[in-house]
Amino acid sequence: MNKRSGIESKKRILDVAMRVFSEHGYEKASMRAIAKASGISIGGLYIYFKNKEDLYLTLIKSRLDDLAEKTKETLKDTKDPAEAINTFISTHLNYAKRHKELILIQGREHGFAFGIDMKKKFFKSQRSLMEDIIRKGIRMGIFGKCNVKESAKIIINVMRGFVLSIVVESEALFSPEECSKLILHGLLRRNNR
Amino acid sequence: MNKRSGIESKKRILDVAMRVFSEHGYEKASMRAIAKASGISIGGLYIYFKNKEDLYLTLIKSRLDDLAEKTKETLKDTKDPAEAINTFISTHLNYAKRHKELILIQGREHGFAFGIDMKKKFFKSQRSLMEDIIRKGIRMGIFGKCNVKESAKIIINVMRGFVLSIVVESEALFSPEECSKLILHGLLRRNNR
Amino acid sequence: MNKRSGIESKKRILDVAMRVFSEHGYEKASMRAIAKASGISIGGLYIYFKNKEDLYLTLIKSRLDDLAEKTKETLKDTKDPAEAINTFISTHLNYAKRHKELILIQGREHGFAFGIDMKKKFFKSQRSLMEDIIRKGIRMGIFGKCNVKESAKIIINVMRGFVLSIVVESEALFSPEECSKLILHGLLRRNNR
Amino acid sequence: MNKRSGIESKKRILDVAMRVFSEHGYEKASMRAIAKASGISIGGLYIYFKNKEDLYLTLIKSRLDDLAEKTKETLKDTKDPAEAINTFISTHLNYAKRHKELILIQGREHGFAFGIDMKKKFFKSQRSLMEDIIRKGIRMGIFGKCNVKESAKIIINVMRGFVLSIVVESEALFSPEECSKLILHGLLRRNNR
DNA sequence: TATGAATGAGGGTTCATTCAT
DNA sequence: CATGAATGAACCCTCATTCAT
Repeated sequence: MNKRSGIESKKRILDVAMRVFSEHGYEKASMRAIAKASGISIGGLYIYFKNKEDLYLTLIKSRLDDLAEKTKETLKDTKDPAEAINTFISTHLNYAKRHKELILIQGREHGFAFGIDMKKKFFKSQRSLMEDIIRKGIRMGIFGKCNVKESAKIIINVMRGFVLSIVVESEALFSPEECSKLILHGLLRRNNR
Repeated sequence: MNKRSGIESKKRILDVAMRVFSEHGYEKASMRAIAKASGISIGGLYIYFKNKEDLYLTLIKSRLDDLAEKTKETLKDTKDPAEAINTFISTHLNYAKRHKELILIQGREHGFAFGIDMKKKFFKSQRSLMEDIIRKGIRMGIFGKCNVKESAKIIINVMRGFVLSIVVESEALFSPEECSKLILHGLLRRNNR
Repeated sequence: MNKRSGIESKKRILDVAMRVFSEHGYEKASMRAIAKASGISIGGLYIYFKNKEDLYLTLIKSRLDDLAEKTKETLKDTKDPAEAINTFISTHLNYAKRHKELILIQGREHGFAFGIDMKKKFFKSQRSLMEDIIRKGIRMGIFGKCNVKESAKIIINVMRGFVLSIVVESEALFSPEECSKLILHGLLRRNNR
Repeated sequence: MNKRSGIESKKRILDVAMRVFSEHGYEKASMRAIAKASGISIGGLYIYFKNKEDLYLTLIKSRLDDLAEKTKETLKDTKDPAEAINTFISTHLNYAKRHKELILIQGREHGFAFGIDMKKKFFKSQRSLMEDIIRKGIRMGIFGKCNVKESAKIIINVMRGFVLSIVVESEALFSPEECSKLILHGLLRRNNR
C-alpha cells in the first residue's frame, strides 16, 4: 500500500526475517509470518526473493559478510599478535552476543548442505585470518612453536561453541578476557619464577 | 503383523530415528519416514513413544547419558589433572566423531526450551567435572591460578564447537592432542628454556 | 488376568462404556479407553461385542428396555388418567435426571439410522402408552376432546426436550409437577367461577 | 485457482458445511468432504475459518441469529398473548422443519461446552420472550395463574423435542396447531359447558 | 509492482480392528 | 478365553508457492 522503494522494502523484509527466523527457527518460521510482520503481502516477498531458502541465505550472507568485514577492520592496525588474539576473540564474542540470531548459521535443521558452502567459506576465511596471527606470533618469538592450522581451528571452534551456548544454556557464556587468557597462557603453571 | 518383542521394536525405532533425525533434522524428519525405515507401521511408533517430541527426547537423553557415563568411567582412575584434561577432551571428541548425530543436541530448532533442561543439566554436570579437574590441578600446583569456572566453561565450549564443525565444515576438525596441548600450554612461549 | 465369568465381564464392560460414552460422546469415546477402564484387554472387548457399534447399541437397548419396563410397571395400577399423566412424566423426567447418559440415545453424531430403528420402536411404544392414557381420559370424560395421537406426540416430545436440556443448559430443567400441571390445565384461565 | 470473491466463497462453504454437518454429524463430517463439496481446496477452508470448530460455530450462530430475528419480527405486532403463543410455536416448528440441520445445535458431541454458551444464550433469550408473553397473558386475565418461569421452560422444551424428533423419528412430528391447543387448553375438560 | 485467495502435498496423530501368542 | 502389539486409513491442519487481478 505504502509506496516504498524496492531497496527499502527488501531491507525491511530482511530485518524482519532475521527476527522471525531467530525466534522460530528456519522450518517453523513461515513466509506468512514474515510477510505480515514486514507489512508486505505474501506475494511481495517473492518479488524480492526467489523463495524461502533464498531469503534465508541472503540473510545469513549479509550477517556473515558484516562480521568478516568488522573483524578485518578491527585487526587492521593491531601489531601485537597477542593483542590480535584478544581483539579477534572479543570482536566475535560481542558480535555473537549482540546478534544472537547468528546462531541460525549453525542451525542444523534442514538436510545437509543448506547454504553450507557459504558458511564454510566464512569460517575458512576466519580461520586463515587466525592462522596469520598465530604464524606472525611465532615468527616474532612471542608464541611458542605449535601446529598453526590446528590451533587456529581450535580457537575458531571456541567461538562457535560460544554462539551455541547462547541458545542452549546462557549460564555457560564466558568472558572474552578469560578466554584470551586461557588461549594465550594455557592451564599449566608457568614455572618462570 | 510381525511379532517382535516390545523392547526389540523400541530399540529398532530408536536406532532408525537417530539416523533419520541426524540426516534431516528434527523438523524435516517425518514420523512416516521413521516408521518406514523401522519396518514398523506409523501407528506402531505411537505405541512406544507418546509423540515425535518424546521419541526425540528419549533419543537424546540416552546418548547424553551414555556419554556422561563414559566420561565418568574414563576419568575414574586418572590421577594427574593434565592427563585428565587430555582424557576428557579425547573422550568427548572421539565420541562426537563416532556419534555425529549428537549435533542434534545443539540444534536450535523448534521454539526455545525443547528438551533444553535435559541438555542444560548434561552440560552443567560436564562443566562441574571439568571444574573439579582444574581445581585439583591448581591445588597440586600443576596449573596456574585462573578463574576456574570461566576456564571450565571455555573448555566445554571448545568441545561444543567441535561437534558443530562436524556438520558445518568437516575440514575444521582438529586433533584431541593438539587441543589438549593448546588448552594446557597456551599460545605464548614459555620463557623458561 | 482375573478370572471372571463371561456375564460378569460383559456387564462390567457395559457399565463402563455407558460412563465413557456419556462423557465423551460416541465418536470420541475410544475402545481403548473403555477397555482400560473396564480392566479388560482391547481384544477382550471384541469377544463380547462384535464391534463398537454393537457395544453401543447393546448399551442403549438395555437402558431403553429398562425405562420402558419401569414405565409400564409404574403405570400398571394407576386408574386415574390425570394421575397417570403425572406418573408418566415424573418417571421419565426422574429417570432422565438419574441417567443423563440417555442423552446419547438422541445424540446425532453418526450418520442416519444408527440404532435408529431401536429408538423409534421405543418412542413408538411410549407414545402408544400415552395415547392409551389420553383415550381413557377422554372416554372417562375427564379429558376434553382432542387429537389423541398429536397430543401424545407432543407430550413425549416435552420429555425429549427435557433430556436435551440436561446437556445444553441445565438451568432449563423444569419440575415434573409444573409440567403435569401445564399439560393438564393449559395456560388459559378456567372461567368456571 | 478460480477467483471468487471472498464473501462468495465463504457463503458457499457455509452452505455446504451445513449440509455435510447435518448429514454426518460434527465428528464424522470431514473437512476434506466439505472442501470437496464446496469446490474449494482444503487449504482454502482455512482461509475463511480458523478450524473445524470455528466453521461449525459460525454456522450455528448464523442460524440461531436468524431464527431469533425471525421470532422477534413475527411477535412484534401480536397483541393477544394466546395468539402470540400460537405464533411463537408455529414460527419455531416451521423453521425447524425447514432447517432440519438445527438439530446440530443440540447434538451432544465432543466434550462439553462446545459453543454451548452461544446456545445457552439463544435459548435463554427465547425463554425470556416466552416468559413475557405468559406474564402479559396473566396480567390481562387471559391466562390462569401459573409459575411463569417453569411454564416458559416447558414450552421451549417442547420445541426442542420437536427438533429432535425430526431426526429420530419423523412420524413423531406434530402440528403447530395441536401443540398450541394443548399448551393453551390442557388435557382436562373445561367444565364450563 | 503488488496483492492475497487459492492450491494440495504432506505433516503429526488417532483409533477400530485383527491375530499370533 | 484373553492379551496387546501391530496395522493403516483417515483425520485436522500448515505452508511454500502461484497467479488472476
